[in-house]
Amino acid sequence: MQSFLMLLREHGGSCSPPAELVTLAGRLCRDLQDDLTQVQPLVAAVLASQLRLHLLDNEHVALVCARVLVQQEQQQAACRLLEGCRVPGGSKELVHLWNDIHYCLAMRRLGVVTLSPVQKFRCRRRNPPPPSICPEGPKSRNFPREVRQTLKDFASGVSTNPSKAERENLALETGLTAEQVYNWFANYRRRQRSLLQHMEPTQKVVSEEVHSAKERELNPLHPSSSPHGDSAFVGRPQWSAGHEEGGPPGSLENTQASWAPLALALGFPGVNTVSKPLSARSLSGDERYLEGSGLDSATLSHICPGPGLCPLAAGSDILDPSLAAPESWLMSLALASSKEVCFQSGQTAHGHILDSRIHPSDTAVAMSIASLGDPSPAGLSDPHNDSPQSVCTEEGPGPSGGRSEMNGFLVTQPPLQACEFILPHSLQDLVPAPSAFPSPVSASELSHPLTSSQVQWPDGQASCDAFWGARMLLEFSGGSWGRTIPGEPSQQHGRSRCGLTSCAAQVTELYPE
DNA sequence: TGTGATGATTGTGT
DNA sequence: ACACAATCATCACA
Repeated sequence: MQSFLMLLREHGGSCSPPAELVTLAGRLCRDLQDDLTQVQPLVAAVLASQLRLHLLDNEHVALVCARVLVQQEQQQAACRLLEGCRVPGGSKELVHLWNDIHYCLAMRRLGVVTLSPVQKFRCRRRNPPPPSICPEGPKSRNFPREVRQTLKDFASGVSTNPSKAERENLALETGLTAEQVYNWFANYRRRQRSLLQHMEPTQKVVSEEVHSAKERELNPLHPSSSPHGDSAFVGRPQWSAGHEEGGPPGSLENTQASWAPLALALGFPGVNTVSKPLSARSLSGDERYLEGSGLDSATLSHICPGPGLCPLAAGSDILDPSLAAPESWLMSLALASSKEVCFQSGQTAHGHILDSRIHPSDTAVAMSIASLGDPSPAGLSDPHNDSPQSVCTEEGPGPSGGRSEMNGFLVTQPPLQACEFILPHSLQDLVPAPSAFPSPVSASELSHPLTSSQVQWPDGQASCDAFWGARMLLEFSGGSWGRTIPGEPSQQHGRSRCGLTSCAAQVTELYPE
Protein backbone atom coordinates (compact mmCIF):
# COMPACT_ATOMS: atom_id res chain seq x y z
CA MET A 1 0.00 0.00 0.00
CA GLN A 2 2.74 2.38 1.00
CA SER A 3 4.76 1.67 -2.11
CA PHE A 4 1.67 2.24 -4.22
CA LEU A 5 1.01 5.60 -2.60
CA MET A 6 4.60 6.59 -3.14
CA LEU A 7 4.55 5.47 -6.74
CA LEU A 8 1.33 7.36 -7.31
CA ARG A 9 2.82 10.54 -5.90
CA GLU A 10 5.85 10.06 -8.11
CA HIS A 11 3.83 9.85 -11.28
CA GLY A 12 1.01 12.07 -10.18
CA GLY A 13 1.93 14.79 -12.61
CA SER A 14 2.39 12.63 -15.67
CA CYS A 15 -0.35 12.20 -18.21
CA SER A 16 -0.38 8.41 -18.13
CA PRO A 17 0.66 6.07 -15.34
CA PRO A 18 3.27 3.35 -15.82
CA ALA A 19 1.81 -0.12 -16.27
CA GLU A 20 3.45 -1.10 -13.02
CA LEU A 21 1.36 1.42 -11.12
CA VAL A 22 -1.92 0.24 -12.63
CA THR A 23 -1.04 -3.39 -11.98
CA LEU A 24 -0.16 -2.65 -8.38
CA ALA A 25 -3.36 -0.69 -7.83
CA GLY A 26 -5.39 -3.48 -9.31
CA ARG A 27 -3.73 -6.14 -7.20
CA LEU A 28 -4.15 -4.15 -4.01
CA CYS A 29 -7.80 -3.50 -4.72
CA ARG A 30 -8.43 -7.15 -5.54
CA ASP A 31 -6.72 -8.32 -2.38
CA LEU A 32 -8.31 -5.75 -0.12
CA GLN A 33 -11.76 -5.51 -1.68
CA ASP A 34 -13.38 -7.13 1.34
CA ASP A 35 -11.84 -4.64 3.73
CA LEU A 36 -13.02 -1.24 2.58
CA THR A 37 -11.65 0.49 5.66
CA GLN A 38 -8.14 -0.65 4.92
CA VAL A 39 -8.38 0.25 1.26
CA GLN A 40 -9.83 3.68 1.92
CA PRO A 41 -6.47 5.58 1.73
CA LEU A 42 -5.86 4.02 -1.64
CA VAL A 43 -9.27 5.05 -2.89
CA ALA A 44 -8.82 8.57 -1.62
CA ALA A 45 -5.45 8.83 -3.35
CA VAL A 46 -6.76 7.41 -6.61
CA LEU A 47 -9.78 9.68 -6.72
CA ALA A 48 -7.64 12.69 -5.96
CA SER A 49 -5.08 11.81 -8.58
CA GLN A 50 -5.00 13.18 -12.09
CA LEU A 51 -4.37 9.60 -13.16
CA ARG A 52 -7.67 8.41 -11.76
CA LEU A 53 -9.29 7.85 -15.14
CA HIS A 54 -6.47 5.54 -16.15
CA LEU A 55 -6.46 3.74 -12.85
CA LEU A 56 -10.22 3.31 -12.88
CA ASP A 57 -9.98 1.45 -16.12
CA ASN A 58 -8.84 -1.44 -13.98
CA GLU A 59 -11.86 -3.47 -12.93
CA HIS A 60 -10.72 -4.01 -9.35
CA VAL A 61 -9.83 -0.39 -8.81
CA ALA A 62 -13.15 0.81 -10.16
CA LEU A 63 -15.03 -1.72 -8.07
CA VAL A 64 -13.32 -0.82 -4.83
CA CYS A 65 -13.55 2.91 -5.42
CA ALA A 66 -17.27 2.70 -6.24
CA ARG A 67 -17.89 0.55 -3.17
CA VAL A 68 -16.15 3.00 -0.94
CA LEU A 69 -18.25 5.82 -2.38
CA VAL A 70 -21.41 3.84 -1.78
CA GLN A 71 -20.29 3.15 1.73
CA GLN A 72 -19.93 6.89 2.15
CA GLU A 73 -23.48 7.36 0.91
CA GLN A 74 -22.23 8.92 -2.31
CA GLN A 75 -24.29 6.77 -4.64
CA GLN A 76 -24.48 9.37 -7.36
CA ALA A 77 -20.71 9.82 -7.33
CA ALA A 78 -20.31 6.05 -7.53
CA CYS A 79 -22.58 5.97 -10.58
CA ARG A 80 -20.61 8.74 -12.28
CA LEU A 81 -17.44 6.83 -11.54
CA LEU A 82 -18.83 3.66 -13.11
CA GLU A 83 -20.02 5.61 -16.11
CA GLY A 84 -16.59 7.18 -16.53
CA CYS A 85 -14.42 4.11 -16.35
CA ARG A 86 -13.63 2.00 -19.36
CA VAL A 87 -13.13 -1.57 -18.30
CA PRO A 88 -12.14 -3.63 -21.33
CA GLY A 89 -14.88 -6.17 -22.04
CA GLY A 90 -16.98 -4.88 -19.19
CA SER A 91 -17.37 -6.49 -15.81
CA LYS A 92 -20.15 -8.53 -14.27
CA GLU A 93 -19.16 -7.40 -10.84
CA LEU A 94 -19.33 -3.75 -11.81
CA VAL A 95 -22.75 -4.31 -13.36
CA HIS A 96 -23.81 -6.04 -10.17
CA LEU A 97 -22.62 -3.07 -8.15
CA TRP A 98 -24.35 -0.68 -10.52
CA ASN A 99 -27.59 -2.56 -9.99
CA ASP A 100 -27.14 -2.68 -6.24
CA ILE A 101 -26.69 1.07 -6.17
CA HIS A 102 -29.95 1.58 -8.05
CA TYR A 103 -31.78 -0.94 -5.89
CA CYS A 104 -30.65 1.09 -2.93
CA LEU A 105 -31.86 4.33 -4.48
CA ALA A 106 -35.18 2.73 -5.43
CA MET A 107 -35.69 1.41 -1.92
CA ARG A 108 -35.10 4.86 -0.51
CA ARG A 109 -37.47 6.39 -2.98
CA LEU A 110 -40.16 3.82 -2.20
CA GLY A 111 -39.45 3.87 1.53
CA VAL A 112 -39.01 0.11 1.71
CA VAL A 113 -36.19 -2.06 2.96
CA THR A 114 -36.39 -4.66 0.27
CA LEU A 115 -37.41 -4.97 -3.36
CA SER A 116 -39.33 -7.80 -4.92
CA PRO A 117 -37.66 -9.58 -7.85
CA VAL A 118 -40.02 -7.80 -10.19
CA GLN A 119 -39.21 -4.43 -8.66
CA LYS A 120 -35.54 -5.20 -9.03
CA PHE A 121 -36.07 -6.19 -12.62
CA ARG A 122 -37.90 -2.96 -13.38
CA CYS A 123 -35.26 -1.00 -11.58
CA ARG A 124 -32.65 -2.60 -13.83
CA ARG A 125 -34.73 -1.84 -16.87
CA ARG A 126 -34.99 1.80 -15.89
CA ASN A 127 -31.30 1.99 -15.11
CA PRO A 128 -29.40 -0.12 -17.60
CA PRO A 129 -25.67 -0.40 -16.92
CA PRO A 130 -23.54 2.08 -18.88
CA PRO A 131 -21.50 0.88 -21.86
CA SER A 132 -18.38 1.59 -19.84
CA ILE A 133 -19.00 -1.50 -17.73
CA CYS A 134 -21.33 -3.43 -20.02
CA PRO A 135 -20.26 -2.76 -23.61
CA GLU A 136 -22.48 -5.40 -25.16
CA GLY A 137 -25.54 -3.91 -23.55
CA PRO A 138 -28.27 -5.78 -21.78
CA LYS A 139 -29.00 -9.04 -23.56
CA SER A 140 -32.17 -11.04 -23.60
CA ARG A 141 -32.26 -13.96 -21.29
CA ASN A 142 -34.47 -15.91 -23.66
CA PHE A 143 -32.99 -18.13 -26.29
CA PRO A 144 -33.18 -16.78 -29.82
CA ARG A 145 -36.32 -17.60 -31.72
CA GLU A 146 -34.48 -19.91 -34.11
CA VAL A 147 -32.97 -21.84 -31.23
CA ARG A 148 -36.34 -22.36 -29.63
CA GLN A 149 -37.83 -23.38 -32.95
CA THR A 150 -35.10 -25.95 -33.40
CA LEU A 151 -35.77 -27.39 -29.97
CA LYS A 152 -39.52 -27.36 -30.54
CA ASP A 153 -39.13 -29.08 -33.85
CA PHE A 154 -37.11 -31.79 -32.24
CA ALA A 155 -39.58 -32.15 -29.39
CA SER A 156 -42.59 -32.42 -31.63
CA GLY A 157 -40.96 -34.35 -34.40
CA VAL A 158 -38.52 -36.69 -32.77
CA SER A 159 -38.62 -36.86 -29.03
CA THR A 160 -39.33 -34.79 -25.97
CA ASN A 161 -36.76 -36.84 -24.18
CA PRO A 162 -33.59 -36.77 -26.23
CA SER A 163 -30.70 -38.99 -25.38
CA LYS A 164 -27.43 -37.57 -24.20
CA ALA A 165 -25.98 -37.82 -27.68
CA GLU A 166 -29.00 -36.09 -29.13
CA ARG A 167 -28.78 -33.34 -26.54
CA GLU A 168 -25.14 -32.82 -27.36
CA ASN A 169 -25.96 -32.61 -31.04
CA LEU A 170 -28.69 -30.11 -30.34
CA ALA A 171 -26.30 -28.13 -28.19
CA LEU A 172 -23.88 -27.95 -31.07
CA GLU A 173 -26.62 -27.02 -33.45
CA THR A 174 -28.09 -24.28 -31.27
CA GLY A 175 -25.01 -22.96 -29.58
CA LEU A 176 -26.45 -23.76 -26.18
CA THR A 177 -24.78 -25.90 -23.58
CA ALA A 178 -25.88 -29.49 -23.16
CA GLU A 179 -27.21 -28.52 -19.76
CA GLN A 180 -29.33 -25.77 -21.27
CA VAL A 181 -30.70 -28.23 -23.77
CA TYR A 182 -31.44 -30.64 -20.96
CA ASN A 183 -33.19 -27.91 -18.97
CA TRP A 184 -35.17 -26.82 -21.97
CA PHE A 185 -36.55 -30.31 -22.56
CA ALA A 186 -37.22 -30.82 -18.86
CA ASN A 187 -39.20 -27.59 -18.78
CA TYR A 188 -40.88 -28.47 -22.03
CA ARG A 189 -42.06 -31.86 -20.81
CA ARG A 190 -43.24 -30.42 -17.56
CA ARG A 191 -45.13 -27.62 -19.18
CA GLN A 192 -46.68 -29.89 -21.78
CA ARG A 193 -47.95 -32.12 -19.03
CA SER A 194 -49.29 -29.13 -17.22
CA LEU A 195 -50.95 -27.99 -20.41
CA LEU A 196 -52.56 -31.36 -20.92
CA GLN A 197 -53.86 -31.32 -17.38
CA HIS A 198 -55.51 -28.01 -18.07
CA MET A 199 -57.05 -29.56 -21.15
CA GLU A 200 -58.75 -32.06 -18.90
CA PRO A 201 -61.98 -32.35 -20.92
CA THR A 202 -60.13 -33.19 -24.08
CA GLN A 203 -57.91 -35.61 -22.31
CA LYS A 204 -60.94 -37.18 -20.73
CA VAL A 205 -62.61 -37.77 -24.04
CA VAL A 206 -59.52 -39.43 -25.38
CA SER A 207 -58.86 -41.54 -22.33
CA GLU A 208 -62.47 -42.62 -22.27
CA GLU A 209 -62.07 -43.71 -25.81
CA VAL A 210 -59.00 -45.67 -24.88
CA HIS A 211 -60.92 -47.22 -22.06
CA SER A 212 -63.91 -48.12 -24.16
CA ALA A 213 -61.72 -49.52 -26.88
CA LYS A 214 -60.09 -51.80 -24.34
CA GLU A 215 -63.51 -52.76 -23.11
CA ARG A 216 -64.61 -53.56 -26.60
CA GLU A 217 -61.64 -55.78 -26.98
CA LEU A 218 -62.55 -57.64 -23.86
CA ASN A 219 -66.24 -57.71 -24.57
CA PRO A 220 -67.41 -57.05 -28.09
CA LEU A 221 -71.01 -57.04 -26.91
CA HIS A 222 -70.43 -54.32 -24.40
CA PRO A 223 -72.88 -51.47 -25.01
CA SER A 224 -70.08 -48.99 -25.48
CA SER A 225 -68.81 -51.01 -28.35
CA SER A 226 -71.51 -49.52 -30.52
CA PRO A 227 -69.95 -47.19 -33.02
CA HIS A 228 -72.67 -44.73 -32.14
CA GLY A 229 -72.55 -45.20 -28.44
CA ASP A 230 -70.67 -42.01 -27.78
CA SER A 231 -71.99 -38.92 -29.38
CA ALA A 232 -68.53 -37.41 -29.37
CA PHE A 233 -67.44 -40.06 -31.78
CA VAL A 234 -70.45 -40.50 -33.95
CA GLY A 235 -69.44 -41.35 -37.43
CA ARG A 236 -65.98 -42.18 -36.31
CA PRO A 237 -64.42 -45.49 -37.08
CA GLN A 238 -64.35 -47.87 -34.20
CA TRP A 239 -62.30 -50.84 -33.38
CA SER A 240 -63.91 -54.13 -32.66
CA ALA A 241 -62.29 -57.26 -31.49
CA GLY A 242 -62.75 -59.27 -34.60
CA HIS A 243 -59.49 -61.07 -34.13
CA GLU A 244 -60.55 -62.13 -30.70
CA GLU A 245 -62.89 -64.51 -32.38
CA GLY A 246 -60.07 -66.23 -34.13
CA GLY A 247 -60.55 -64.53 -37.44
CA PRO A 248 -58.37 -61.98 -39.10
CA PRO A 249 -58.29 -58.68 -37.28
CA GLY A 250 -60.88 -56.18 -38.26
CA SER A 251 -62.23 -56.51 -41.76
CA LEU A 252 -63.36 -53.23 -43.13
CA GLU A 253 -66.93 -54.29 -43.53
CA ASN A 254 -67.73 -55.10 -39.98
CA THR A 255 -64.93 -53.69 -37.98
CA GLN A 256 -62.97 -50.54 -38.06
CA ALA A 257 -59.56 -50.10 -36.64
CA SER A 258 -59.27 -48.42 -33.33
CA TRP A 259 -57.92 -45.03 -32.44
CA ALA A 260 -57.26 -46.05 -28.94
CA PRO A 261 -54.50 -48.57 -29.43
CA LEU A 262 -52.97 -46.17 -31.84
CA ALA A 263 -53.09 -43.52 -29.21
CA LEU A 264 -51.34 -45.91 -26.90
CA ALA A 265 -48.65 -46.51 -29.40
CA LEU A 266 -48.37 -42.97 -30.55
CA GLY A 267 -47.86 -41.40 -27.24
CA PHE A 268 -51.01 -40.48 -25.53
CA PRO A 269 -50.96 -42.45 -22.33
CA GLY A 270 -48.56 -44.79 -23.98
CA VAL A 271 -45.55 -42.57 -24.15
CA ASN A 272 -44.02 -44.30 -21.20
CA THR A 273 -44.86 -47.64 -22.61
CA VAL A 274 -42.99 -46.99 -25.78
CA SER A 275 -40.05 -45.35 -24.23
CA LYS A 276 -39.20 -48.01 -21.77
CA PRO A 277 -35.79 -49.58 -22.19
CA LEU A 278 -35.76 -51.96 -25.03
CA SER A 279 -33.45 -54.47 -23.47
CA ALA A 280 -35.84 -56.51 -21.41
CA ARG A 281 -37.20 -59.41 -23.35
CA SER A 282 -39.22 -62.23 -22.04
CA LEU A 283 -40.86 -63.67 -25.12
CA SER A 284 -39.39 -64.50 -28.44
CA GLY A 285 -40.20 -62.25 -31.29
CA ASP A 286 -42.45 -64.88 -32.82
CA GLU A 287 -44.37 -65.30 -29.64
CA ARG A 288 -44.72 -61.62 -29.21
CA TYR A 289 -45.74 -61.12 -32.73
CA LEU A 290 -48.44 -63.70 -32.47
CA GLU A 291 -49.55 -62.47 -29.11
CA GLY A 292 -49.42 -58.82 -29.88
CA SER A 293 -50.76 -58.73 -33.34
CA GLY A 294 -53.57 -61.12 -32.86
CA LEU A 295 -52.72 -62.60 -36.21
CA ASP A 296 -52.46 -66.28 -36.88
CA SER A 297 -49.36 -67.81 -38.34
CA ALA A 298 -50.92 -68.16 -41.77
CA THR A 299 -51.58 -64.45 -41.88
CA LEU A 300 -48.13 -63.78 -40.59
CA SER A 301 -46.54 -65.74 -43.35
CA HIS A 302 -48.58 -63.71 -45.73
CA ILE A 303 -47.51 -60.35 -44.46
CA CYS A 304 -43.92 -60.83 -43.53
CA PRO A 305 -41.92 -61.33 -46.64
CA GLY A 306 -40.24 -57.98 -46.82
CA PRO A 307 -36.58 -57.29 -46.33
CA GLY A 308 -35.93 -55.22 -43.32
CA LEU A 309 -39.07 -56.40 -41.72
CA CYS A 310 -38.37 -57.07 -38.14
CA PRO A 311 -41.25 -58.63 -36.33
CA LEU A 312 -39.88 -62.04 -35.76
CA ALA A 313 -36.56 -60.73 -34.66
CA ALA A 314 -37.66 -58.48 -31.92
CA GLY A 315 -39.47 -59.41 -28.81
CA SER A 316 -39.78 -56.87 -26.11
CA ASP A 317 -41.59 -56.32 -22.90
CA ILE A 318 -42.57 -52.91 -24.08
CA LEU A 319 -45.26 -54.55 -26.10
CA ASP A 320 -48.60 -54.38 -24.50
CA PRO A 321 -51.01 -57.10 -25.51
CA SER A 322 -53.72 -54.49 -25.36
CA LEU A 323 -52.10 -52.94 -28.38
CA ALA A 324 -53.84 -55.49 -30.43
CA ALA A 325 -54.38 -53.31 -33.44
CA PRO A 326 -51.90 -54.51 -36.01
CA GLU A 327 -50.79 -50.99 -36.76
CA SER A 328 -50.05 -50.00 -33.23
CA TRP A 329 -48.54 -53.31 -32.44
CA LEU A 330 -46.23 -53.08 -35.38
CA MET A 331 -45.28 -49.61 -34.31
CA SER A 332 -44.31 -50.90 -30.91
CA LEU A 333 -42.51 -53.65 -32.61
CA ALA A 334 -40.56 -51.29 -34.72
CA LEU A 335 -39.45 -49.50 -31.62
CA ALA A 336 -38.47 -52.72 -29.98
CA SER A 337 -36.26 -53.52 -32.87
CA SER A 338 -33.79 -51.33 -34.58
CA LYS A 339 -35.04 -52.14 -37.99
CA GLU A 340 -37.49 -50.68 -40.31
CA VAL A 341 -41.05 -51.77 -40.28
CA CYS A 342 -43.07 -51.04 -43.28
CA PHE A 343 -46.66 -51.94 -43.40
CA GLN A 344 -49.66 -50.99 -45.30
CA SER A 345 -52.79 -51.26 -43.37
CA GLY A 346 -55.45 -51.46 -45.98
CA GLN A 347 -57.78 -49.60 -48.18
CA THR A 348 -60.27 -47.11 -46.94
CA ALA A 349 -63.84 -46.80 -47.97
CA HIS A 350 -62.75 -44.33 -50.63
CA GLY A 351 -60.03 -46.36 -52.06
CA HIS A 352 -57.35 -44.62 -50.07
CA ILE A 353 -54.50 -46.71 -48.95
CA LEU A 354 -52.48 -45.71 -46.02
CA ASP A 355 -48.94 -46.82 -45.92
CA SER A 356 -46.90 -46.32 -42.82
CA ARG A 357 -43.27 -46.91 -42.24
CA ILE A 358 -41.31 -46.80 -39.07
CA HIS A 359 -37.61 -46.17 -39.09
CA PRO A 360 -36.52 -46.50 -35.50
CA SER A 361 -32.88 -45.96 -36.15
CA ASP A 362 -33.42 -42.74 -37.96
CA THR A 363 -33.67 -39.63 -35.88
CA ALA A 364 -35.36 -37.59 -38.49
CA VAL A 365 -39.05 -37.67 -38.92
CA ALA A 366 -40.15 -37.79 -42.44
CA MET A 367 -43.57 -38.11 -43.77
CA SER A 368 -45.40 -37.52 -46.89
CA ILE A 369 -48.68 -37.73 -48.52
CA ALA A 370 -48.49 -38.98 -51.99
CA SER A 371 -50.85 -39.32 -54.78
CA LEU A 372 -50.15 -42.21 -57.02
CA GLY A 373 -52.89 -40.93 -59.20
CA ASP A 374 -50.96 -37.76 -59.77
CA PRO A 375 -47.28 -38.44 -60.02
CA SER A 376 -46.60 -35.23 -61.86
CA PRO A 377 -44.27 -32.76 -60.24
CA ALA A 378 -47.26 -30.81 -59.72
CA GLY A 379 -48.14 -33.51 -57.32
CA LEU A 380 -49.58 -30.41 -55.94
CA SER A 381 -52.90 -30.75 -57.56
CA ASP A 382 -55.39 -31.98 -55.09
CA PRO A 383 -55.99 -35.67 -55.54
CA HIS A 384 -58.95 -35.42 -53.27
CA ASN A 385 -60.88 -33.40 -55.76
CA ASP A 386 -61.65 -36.67 -57.42
CA SER A 387 -63.07 -38.02 -54.30
CA PRO A 388 -66.37 -36.29 -53.78
CA GLN A 389 -67.13 -38.42 -50.78
CA SER A 390 -64.17 -37.03 -48.95
CA VAL A 391 -64.90 -34.11 -46.78
CA CYS A 392 -62.42 -31.77 -45.34
CA THR A 393 -63.81 -30.00 -42.38
CA GLU A 394 -62.33 -27.76 -39.82
CA GLU A 395 -63.17 -25.91 -36.68
CA GLY A 396 -62.45 -22.53 -38.09
CA PRO A 397 -60.84 -20.78 -40.94
CA GLY A 398 -57.45 -22.19 -41.50
CA PRO A 399 -54.44 -20.15 -42.42
CA SER A 400 -54.72 -18.49 -45.74
CA GLY A 401 -53.59 -20.79 -48.44
CA GLY A 402 -53.76 -23.65 -46.03
CA ARG A 403 -54.85 -26.03 -48.67
CA SER A 404 -51.93 -25.24 -50.85
CA GLU A 405 -49.67 -25.45 -47.87
CA MET A 406 -50.93 -28.92 -47.35
CA ASN A 407 -50.31 -29.58 -50.94
CA GLY A 408 -46.80 -28.50 -50.28
CA PHE A 409 -46.41 -31.75 -48.49
CA LEU A 410 -47.62 -33.79 -51.35
CA VAL A 411 -44.73 -35.63 -52.75
CA THR A 412 -43.44 -34.19 -55.93
CA GLN A 413 -40.80 -36.77 -56.65
CA PRO A 414 -41.45 -39.82 -58.75
CA PRO A 415 -42.22 -43.01 -56.90
CA LEU A 416 -39.13 -44.95 -56.03
CA GLN A 417 -39.60 -48.29 -54.46
CA ALA A 418 -42.06 -51.04 -53.96
CA CYS A 419 -43.72 -51.56 -50.68
CA GLU A 420 -42.40 -54.47 -48.80
CA PHE A 421 -45.38 -56.13 -47.41
CA ILE A 422 -49.02 -55.62 -46.84
CA LEU A 423 -50.91 -55.96 -43.66
CA PRO A 424 -54.54 -56.19 -44.58
CA HIS A 425 -57.32 -55.99 -42.13
CA SER A 426 -58.38 -59.28 -43.47
CA LEU A 427 -57.12 -61.47 -46.19
CA GLN A 428 -60.19 -60.63 -48.20
CA ASP A 429 -59.30 -57.00 -48.00
CA LEU A 430 -55.84 -57.53 -49.21
CA VAL A 431 -54.99 -54.71 -51.49
CA PRO A 432 -52.49 -55.16 -54.27
CA ALA A 433 -49.33 -53.43 -53.36
CA PRO A 434 -48.79 -50.26 -55.30
CA SER A 435 -45.79 -50.48 -57.48
CA ALA A 436 -43.96 -47.64 -55.92
CA PHE A 437 -43.73 -45.22 -53.09
CA PRO A 438 -42.56 -41.68 -53.13
CA SER A 439 -39.65 -40.60 -51.09
CA PRO A 440 -40.36 -38.84 -47.86
CA VAL A 441 -40.39 -35.16 -47.40
CA SER A 442 -37.70 -33.85 -45.14
CA ALA A 443 -38.69 -33.24 -41.58
CA SER A 444 -37.48 -29.70 -41.92
CA GLU A 445 -40.34 -29.08 -44.24
CA LEU A 446 -42.65 -29.86 -41.40
CA SER A 447 -41.11 -27.31 -39.14
CA HIS A 448 -44.42 -25.66 -38.51
CA PRO A 449 -47.50 -27.36 -37.16
CA LEU A 450 -50.13 -28.29 -39.63
CA THR A 451 -53.73 -27.49 -38.97
CA SER A 452 -56.67 -29.78 -39.29
CA SER A 453 -57.67 -28.11 -42.49
CA GLN A 454 -54.35 -28.97 -44.01
CA VAL A 455 -54.78 -32.66 -44.01
CA GLN A 456 -57.30 -34.74 -45.80
CA TRP A 457 -59.76 -36.16 -43.36
CA PRO A 458 -61.81 -38.95 -44.76
CA ASP A 459 -65.48 -38.97 -44.11
CA GLY A 460 -67.02 -40.65 -41.14
CA GLN A 461 -67.42 -43.99 -42.78
CA ALA A 462 -63.84 -44.38 -43.82
CA SER A 463 -61.44 -46.71 -42.23
CA CYS A 464 -59.44 -45.68 -39.27
CA ASP A 465 -56.35 -45.78 -41.41
CA ALA A 466 -57.05 -42.58 -43.19
CA PHE A 467 -57.89 -40.88 -39.93
CA TRP A 468 -54.71 -42.16 -38.52
CA GLY A 469 -52.71 -40.87 -41.41
CA ALA A 470 -54.21 -37.44 -41.11
CA ARG A 471 -53.77 -37.42 -37.40
CA MET A 472 -50.20 -38.61 -37.54
CA LEU A 473 -49.37 -35.85 -39.94
CA LEU A 474 -50.77 -33.29 -37.59
CA GLU A 475 -49.06 -34.73 -34.59
CA PHE A 476 -45.72 -35.20 -36.19
CA SER A 477 -45.79 -31.66 -37.39
CA GLY A 478 -46.43 -30.54 -33.84
CA GLY A 479 -50.00 -29.57 -34.46
CA SER A 480 -53.11 -30.71 -32.80
CA TRP A 481 -55.66 -32.77 -34.56
CA GLY A 482 -59.24 -31.87 -34.80
CA ARG A 483 -62.19 -32.73 -36.87
CA THR A 484 -65.73 -31.53 -36.93
CA ILE A 485 -68.32 -33.76 -38.43
CA PRO A 486 -70.92 -31.86 -40.42
CA GLY A 487 -74.27 -32.07 -38.77
CA GLU A 488 -72.79 -33.28 -35.54
CA PRO A 489 -72.57 -31.03 -32.53
CA SER A 490 -69.43 -32.54 -31.17
CA GLN A 491 -65.90 -32.55 -32.32
CA GLN A 492 -63.13 -34.99 -32.25
CA HIS A 493 -60.04 -33.30 -31.18
CA GLY A 494 -56.92 -33.84 -29.25
CA ARG A 495 -53.34 -33.01 -28.82
CA SER A 496 -50.51 -35.33 -28.41
CA ARG A 497 -46.95 -35.64 -29.27
CA CYS A 498 -45.52 -38.63 -30.83
CA GLY A 499 -43.68 -40.57 -28.22
CA LEU A 500 -41.52 -42.37 -30.66
CA THR A 501 -38.07 -41.96 -29.34
CA SER A 502 -35.38 -41.88 -31.97
CA CYS A 503 -37.90 -42.96 -34.43
CA ALA A 504 -38.94 -41.64 -37.72
CA ALA A 505 -42.13 -42.43 -39.40
CA GLN A 506 -43.32 -41.92 -42.83
CA VAL A 507 -47.00 -41.89 -43.42
CA THR A 508 -48.06 -42.03 -46.94
CA GLU A 509 -51.59 -41.88 -48.06
CA LEU A 510 -51.91 -43.33 -51.48
CA TYR A 511 -54.56 -43.16 -54.06
CA PRO A 512 -54.87 -45.99 -56.52
CA GLU A 513 -54.97 -45.07 -60.12
C1' DT B 1 -48.24 -2.58 -13.86
C1' DG B 2 -50.21 -7.28 -14.12
C1' DT B 3 -49.61 -11.52 -16.23
C1' DG B 4 -48.07 -15.41 -18.71
C1' DA B 5 -44.01 -17.43 -20.75
C1' DT B 6 -39.44 -18.88 -20.17
C1' DG B 7 -34.88 -20.38 -18.35
C1' DA B 8 -32.55 -21.81 -14.26
C1' DT B 9 -32.02 -23.72 -9.65
C1' DT B 10 -32.84 -26.68 -5.84
C1' DG B 11 -34.28 -30.70 -3.52
C1' DT B 12 -35.92 -35.39 -3.76
C1' DG B 13 -36.23 -39.92 -5.48
C1' DT B 14 -34.62 -43.68 -8.58
C1' DA C 1 -26.92 -39.38 -14.14
C1' DC C 2 -31.41 -38.58 -14.66
C1' DA C 3 -36.46 -37.41 -14.01
C1' DC C 4 -39.39 -34.73 -11.67
C1' DA C 5 -41.76 -31.07 -8.93
C1' DA C 6 -41.57 -26.81 -6.92
C1' DT C 7 -39.93 -22.56 -7.11
C1' DC C 8 -37.47 -18.47 -8.37
C1' DA C 9 -35.87 -14.87 -11.47
C1' DT C 10 -36.32 -12.83 -15.67
C1' DC C 11 -38.59 -11.19 -19.60
C1' DA C 12 -42.12 -9.69 -23.13
C1' DC C 13 -46.31 -7.92 -23.86
C1' DA C 14 -50.83 -5.97 -23.31
